[in-house]
Parts: sequence; structure tokens; C-alpha cells
Amino acid sequence: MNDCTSKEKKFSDVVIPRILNYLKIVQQLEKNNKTNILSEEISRMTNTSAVLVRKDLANFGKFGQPGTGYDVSRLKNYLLDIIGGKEMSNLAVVGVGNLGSALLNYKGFEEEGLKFVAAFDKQEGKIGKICGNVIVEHIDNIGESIKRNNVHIGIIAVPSDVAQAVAGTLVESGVYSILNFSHVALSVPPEVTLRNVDLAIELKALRYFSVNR
Amino acid sequence: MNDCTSKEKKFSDVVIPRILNYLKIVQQLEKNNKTNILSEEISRMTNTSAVLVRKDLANFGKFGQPGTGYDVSRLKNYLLDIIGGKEMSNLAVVGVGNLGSALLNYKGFEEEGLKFVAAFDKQEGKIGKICGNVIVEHIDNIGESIKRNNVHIGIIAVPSDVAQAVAGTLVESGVYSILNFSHVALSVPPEVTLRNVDLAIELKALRYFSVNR
DNA sequence: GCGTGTGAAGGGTTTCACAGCA
DNA sequence: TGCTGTGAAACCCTTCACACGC
Repeated sequence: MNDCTSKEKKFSDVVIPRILNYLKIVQQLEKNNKTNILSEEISRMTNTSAVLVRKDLANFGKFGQPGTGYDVSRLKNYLLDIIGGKEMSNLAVVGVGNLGSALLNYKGFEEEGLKFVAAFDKQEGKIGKICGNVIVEHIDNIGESIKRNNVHIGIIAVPSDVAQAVAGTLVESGVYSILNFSHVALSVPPEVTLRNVDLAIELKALRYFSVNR
Repeated sequence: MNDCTSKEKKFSDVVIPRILNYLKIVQQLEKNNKTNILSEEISRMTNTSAVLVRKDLANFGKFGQPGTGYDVSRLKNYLLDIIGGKEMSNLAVVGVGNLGSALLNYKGFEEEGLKFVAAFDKQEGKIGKICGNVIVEHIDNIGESIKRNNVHIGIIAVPSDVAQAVAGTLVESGVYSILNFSHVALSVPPEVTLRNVDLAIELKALRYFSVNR
């Protein structure tokens, strides 16, 4: 097989972030007009063993050149196919504090297929303000706004004590993909895909691995 | 064995975040004056199977009561021992944009053993301002300030194009634990523990798992 | 009886060693 | 010769089934 045959294949939670890292790197290389890359180089840039890089990539079909390496733009396109990064995803942020603002103002999401289409807060002073490319709406508008803007992914960037309520509202409004930045364990129905980014846990994990090495 | 014997034991990258989640939950429960918890409940709150919860906990010695469950405050203390969460870690943030400010202003890190002691930016308007509990210093002060403040962990919250340079400065200044929020692959010497939180990758992973379920 | 603790089985992931191709 | 691709082995992680203790 010489084509990308693995669109049906499901990849695990270990593999996907790794592949997304490979993608990040080849996109970077393409911008710098590099046309070829070795598994050895990808390995160094991602802290992944070179064999594992090759194994991962070989999963999708063989598009490496023995003795030469991988063609950067070809690799990029295959990875995008697999990851589904070619269509735009519409994002909504709930909570326009510092974290919410950081997300909304981040340049570069859009060229990665991620687009903010709505933002919500309950603080009157923030409603109607422009943040990034969107106008902040009142949190009571979530239901209506999410349908109007065809939101795919909801991002929870509110204080912990209201995070669960916001999650409920998002789900009711039909958002089945949630990224949770709050420091509480959310409970959502099984059909919802939930991913947590807990900054305290990241810091503590880092601390653990610095000490225990 | 009935004691916590596993201080020497090293846990993997899969296990540690899970344990930190257990800890988060028992800390929460303790605040709510709950004194006892079943593996079944921890399971529901963390999306981890109950057997796995018991296996994880049994790693540290048996402190569950068959037929009854776990004593919350005893469990908390053991987990803190294992994770090393009893000493305070000093943190420094480089880049006081929205993300840096979000971190500096987050209430609750301190009671988790994480304390911000320094913040840096290169934008003149920000220098000298108070953010959270620290005064923002110029980025040129990193070397001196890090020694003065005994920084353990450096957090990179600057734009991608300067992230590598900042990483270099941190390492030169003696910071060997780095949490990187920028969207580039940093290269650091092997003695440095580096952990990456890439928001674009989190969003893309979430998208992948929403579609492929 | 109920819930924890644990050896054994099962499944998945990573490494090893080497085959194959430019 | 150099680098990719791949079966086999090793390793780790998770689940299963059940023993044990309150």
C-alpha cells in the first residue's frame, strides 16, 4: 500500500498528540522552505524515539524514501488528512478573563483550522466589547448564540465554582466537545467528549518529574 | 506492608496525572467534610475504572478499609507524600500577556504548594506593575532575579518567536524545570525537565476524539 | 455482604534487530 | 552506505476474577 489507507483507523490518546506534534514540526519546516526531513530530526524535535516516529508514520502508508527521508509537504498533507485538520472548527469561549482573552487573542489558531466565533461572560462591563475577532455576549445568550454561530467546540475558562453549570449549559445547547480549563472534575453525559487542561496538575507533574529523574 | 513504602518508586507519565487527579478530589472532599470515599466514587469523578483506582492506590501500601473504602484525610496525606506536594515550589513566569496574567492571578495555586515569586516582560509599560503577588521585572533581570528568588520552575508564556531564547536564558540562570506554553518545540539540554502545554494541540486532539468515537 | 487488594490474563505500546530499497 | 519499514520481543498498562478482611 502506498496511499493513506488509514482514515478508518482510530488512534489512541497516546498517539494523537504525537502525530499533532509531527504535524506542527513539518508545518514549521515548510514555512522555512525545508523540503526534506529525517525521522532522526523529527525525533530530536519531539522527544520521541526515531523508530517510534517511523512506526507512527508507517501506520498511514509508506511515504518515506529509504536513504533520503520524508518529503515535507507530502507528509504535511497526509497528516492533515489523517487528523482531519482541513476543515475549520468553530470555537466558543465561556469566560473572558485573562485566560479566555489569551485564547481569543492568540494569533495563529485560524491558520490551524481553529476559529473563535463566540465568547461569553457574565460581567456587564465586558459584554459588547470586542476580544480577538468576536464580540463578547452575555452568558445567558449561550443557547441561542451557539446555534446561530454553529459552534463545534466549547471552551470553559470560568472560575471553578461555575464550571459545572457552564458545562451543563453548553451540553444543553448542543455542544458535544468541551475543553475544560477549570480546576474541577466536570461530569458530563457519555456522548460528550471532554478534555481537561488543568494548569495546577501540569505544574505538579512537572515538579514530580524534575525531582524524580 | 502497611506504610507508604514507595517514595523510591518512580511513576510514569500516565500514572502521575491520574494520581494528581485523585489528590484534587480528596482535597475537595476534605473541604466538604466528607471523611470517607469509595474507589467507585473516585472512579466516576475521574473517568478512571474503579479497579485501576484501587491498583494505583494499592501501589503505595494498603490504606483502604475493605468493606468501607478510604479515609479521606489519610489518603490525602499519603498522596501528598508520594507526589511531594508538601514543600512549596517557587515559580517564575516569563511573559506577562494574557496567559501570564491568568497564571499570576489564579487564586488557589499557593494552597497547592505552588507560589509565584517573579514575573518578567520586555514591554516597558508592564515593568514595575504588580500582577498577582509579584512585581513585573524586565526580562534582562532574569538571571539575577531567579537566583535572588530561588526559582524552581520557569513558565514560558511568551510569543513563539522568542520562546527558544527565553528557554536558553532560563537554563543559563539555573532553572532546570520548564513549562512551555508556546507553540514551538523547544530544544533544551538533557538535564532540563521540559513539559509542554500546547493549546492548539489540545484543541485539535479534542476535535479528533469528538469525530472519531 | 460489601469493597479493597492482588496474581494472572489480556491488550496495547515501544524497542530491537534486521530486511529492503534508493 | 544510509535511512525507512517491519516482524518479533520486551515492556508496560489495564482488566478480570477472585481471595481476603471488615
